[in-house]
Amino acid sequence: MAQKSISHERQNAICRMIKAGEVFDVSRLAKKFNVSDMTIHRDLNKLQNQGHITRTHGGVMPAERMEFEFDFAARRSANKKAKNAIAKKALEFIKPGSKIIIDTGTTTLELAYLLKDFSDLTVITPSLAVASILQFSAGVQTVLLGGILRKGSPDLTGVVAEKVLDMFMVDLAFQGADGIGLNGELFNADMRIAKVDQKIRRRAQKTYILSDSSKIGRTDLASNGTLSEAEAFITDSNITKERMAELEKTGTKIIICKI
Amino acid sequence: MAQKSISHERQNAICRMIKAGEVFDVSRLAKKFNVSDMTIHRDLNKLQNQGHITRTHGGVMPAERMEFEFDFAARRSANKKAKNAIAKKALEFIKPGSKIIIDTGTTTLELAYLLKDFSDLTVITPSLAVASILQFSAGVQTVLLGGILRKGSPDLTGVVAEKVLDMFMVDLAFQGADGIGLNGELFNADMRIAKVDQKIRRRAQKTYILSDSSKIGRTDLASNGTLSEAEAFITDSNITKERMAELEKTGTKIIICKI
DNA sequence: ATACAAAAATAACATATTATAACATTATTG
DNA sequence: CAATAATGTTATAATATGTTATTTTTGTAT
Repeated sequence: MAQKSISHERQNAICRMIKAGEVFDVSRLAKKFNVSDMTIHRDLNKLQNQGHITRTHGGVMPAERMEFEFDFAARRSANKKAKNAIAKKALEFIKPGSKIIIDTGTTTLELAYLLKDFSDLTVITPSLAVASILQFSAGVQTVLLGGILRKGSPDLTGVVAEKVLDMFMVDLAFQGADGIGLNGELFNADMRIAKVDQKIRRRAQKTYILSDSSKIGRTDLASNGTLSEAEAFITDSNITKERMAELEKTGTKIIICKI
Repeated sequence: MAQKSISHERQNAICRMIKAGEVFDVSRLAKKFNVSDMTIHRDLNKLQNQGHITRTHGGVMPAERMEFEFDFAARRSANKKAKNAIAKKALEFIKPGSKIIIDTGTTTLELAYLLKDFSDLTVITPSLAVASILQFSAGVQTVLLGGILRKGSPDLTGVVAEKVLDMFMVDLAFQGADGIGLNGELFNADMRIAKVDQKIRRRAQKTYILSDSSKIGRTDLASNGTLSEAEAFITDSNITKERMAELEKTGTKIIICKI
């Protein structure tokens, strides 16, 4: 076998140069090393086969680290401040050792960010967004519900998700809502999510509904139940007194947090 | 804007510029990169297909989306060419309308890339990597198994994953192996994956084992069964005649693809 | 609304560029 | 000096780009 042959040296050099971020085309490299284009092609193919670089028609790039992106249509996340305050309040109810469900939604996503540094926690979630936030948290074990991955949506739904929920019983669940009627009715923009939301409440000892006050008095496509099924409703201090009174008629405990 | 750029570089640059909020029309971009309008149209269509931008008549906008990254320790994958050839061979067995399972592994990941443009297909997978590749494919419905998300690993395993598998019965399954003994024994580097692999074979009418020839004659931590349980074993032409003869003694159909 | 003109996007084809395959040639090694 | 690997040469294939004609969208005036 050839020992440190010239070709091997050249390939290493090419590899280093490319990884250093320099942009080359084949003929430039050929001139630089004083060999034919074909030789460079062969070098690049070898390096690619070894997984060091990625070739494109007319170019070379360093092989990207394997990372997988899930892109999702971003719902305009308004009221960030309120959502963050609500999440902070919700955090108070979580004790070390808890098993919890974090549902889909932007408010619950805020809660996930706060859980990153938590220790000794098991989180079950239908949201890939939540899972991606918690994937590296040393103290948090994440269980992803299975299910159908809808295009442009970061949530797992369907029969599978519901069946998987049946396998668990948790201490606490945190869920949002796209709308909350003045009679306490909870709404989702998506029917499939509504079904999962219902199920989640049945698999948790206590459910907290997290929603900023702007959602109150709004309805949406799918009703999934009422506030009275929940342990409490956490919202921000922009809620009007009238609406608060209305909602309290339903017997729901309402927790207000200042923003 | 002086010289011509490599297509891939140009597309990346365009994508970055648009995401940076700069608004461009096609002819401006064409001038900037010194290419024809048509080329820019093609670039933009490609970027739109990948879900990075949104085109409007006469303009371009950044796609409003959240990106969630799942980062995993990047095993750099060797023998890319062999893996790709094997995946292409496997593709021949998939018919429109099929329901299939794509297991974890780098060879099966190659197969996932080839399935992107397939129409009318249902893919069930325990691999977030596979799911991320197929998330935008119009013709492919993706079902993610649930389960525990291990840190630094893109695969869902555990009781949940196994239970979810029980909910399905598919036409075909494609799985890799970290090692294949000369007696046909199949090995995984991870015990949890081994269990899921076993289960997968039971939920598919036919299972194809995909593995480049370098894995033959190697063992690893966990045995998960034997080749004889599979419909066929697809590998590359670098397999030696002796080893092929050995493996054929097990009664396994071996499909060789040239690289 | 309807018709029309202007702008933009697409389709179809032609051209140019880049990559691969097959074979010939040259080094290199044991 | 044979055997093997590396390189070069040429022909062919694949891909990207450019050009032009046609269709779609958009805006405007009727």
